[in-house]
Amino acid sequence: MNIGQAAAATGVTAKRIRYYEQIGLIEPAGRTDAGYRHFGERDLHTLRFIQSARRLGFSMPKISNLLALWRDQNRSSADVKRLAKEHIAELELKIAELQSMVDTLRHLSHKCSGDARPDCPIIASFEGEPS
Amino acid sequence: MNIGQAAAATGVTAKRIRYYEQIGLIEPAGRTDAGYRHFGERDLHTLRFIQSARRLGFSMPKISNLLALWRDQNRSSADVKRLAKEHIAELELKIAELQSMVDTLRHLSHKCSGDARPDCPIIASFEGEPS
DNA sequence: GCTTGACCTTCCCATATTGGGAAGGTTTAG
DNA sequence: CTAAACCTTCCCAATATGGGAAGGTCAAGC
Repeated sequence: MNIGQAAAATGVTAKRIRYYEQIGLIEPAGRTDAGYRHFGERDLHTLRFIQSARRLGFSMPKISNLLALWRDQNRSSADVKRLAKEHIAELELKIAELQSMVDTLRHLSHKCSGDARPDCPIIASFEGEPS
Repeated sequence: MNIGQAAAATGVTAKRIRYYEQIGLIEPAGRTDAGYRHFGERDLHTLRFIQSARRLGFSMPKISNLLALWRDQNRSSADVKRLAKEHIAELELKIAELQSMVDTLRHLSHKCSGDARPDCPIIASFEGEPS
C-alpha cells in the first residue's frame, strides 16, 4: 500500500505522513525499489492512533508519549491517565482564557448601541488603561 | 522616547513594535538622525490600543480593522459591534471544540482504572475506528 | 576625552503543523 | 507507447513572536 492509499485509509494526508516520519514521530516507512514508501496494517494502525489523539488536541510531543505507552506492554494505566489529566487541565486553562475574552467582549458589546453613531464602548475600552 | 521606553510604557515588547511596523499594522515611527525610532503620545496610544485588542484574542488582520475604525471619525458603532460579535462567535466555536475534547477525555479518563495494570480505555479508544 | 555598559539598528533563524507547488521519476490503464 | 495519476524531494507560506549576532549610538563615570 503506497502513501496515497494509506492516507485515504487513515484520514492522515500524505503530506502529514511524511512530516510525521521526518520528525521521528513514526518509524521511517519501508521503500520499494523505486523509492516509494509502502505501508502495512501495523503502519495504518499507528496512523489511526495518531489521528485519534490529534482529534483530542494532543500536541506532537504528547502524541509521541502516548505512542510510547501504547507500544509498552508494561505500561500502567495510571501513566496514561496522568497524561490525559494533564491534557485536560491544559485544555481547560485555554478554555478559561477564551471564555474570559468572550465575557469581556459580551459585556462591552452589550453596552454598545450598534447604530450609526460613532460612540462605542468597545473601541473606547481599547483606549483605556491597560487593565 | 525611544523603543525601549515605549515598550516599557505600553507592555508591547520592542520586538513586537518593530514587527507591527514591518507588517504595516502601525505607521513607521519617526527616526532620529542616528536612525533610532522615536515615539510620541499618539504612538503610545496606538500601541496600548493594539495591546488591549490583542488581550481579547483579536488577530492582526482584525486589529488592523479595529484600528481603522478607531481612526475613522465617521465610523458607526454598528460596524465595531459587528466585528466584536464575529470575534465572539469565533472564540465560542473554538471553546466548543476544546470543550468537546475535554468531555471525551473526561469520559474516557473516568473509565480508566489508573492503576498498575496496562489496560486502559483511553489508549484503547485511540486504536478504534476513527469516529 | 575615553571607556564601559546599556541601548539601538538590521538581519537571520527558530518555533508547530500543516498546505501548496515545482521539478522530476514511476506506475498503470488503455 | 502514451497519458494520467501517482510518487519523490525540496522550497516557500502561514501566525506572532523570541533569540541572538554584528555593529552603531548614547550616557554616565572617571
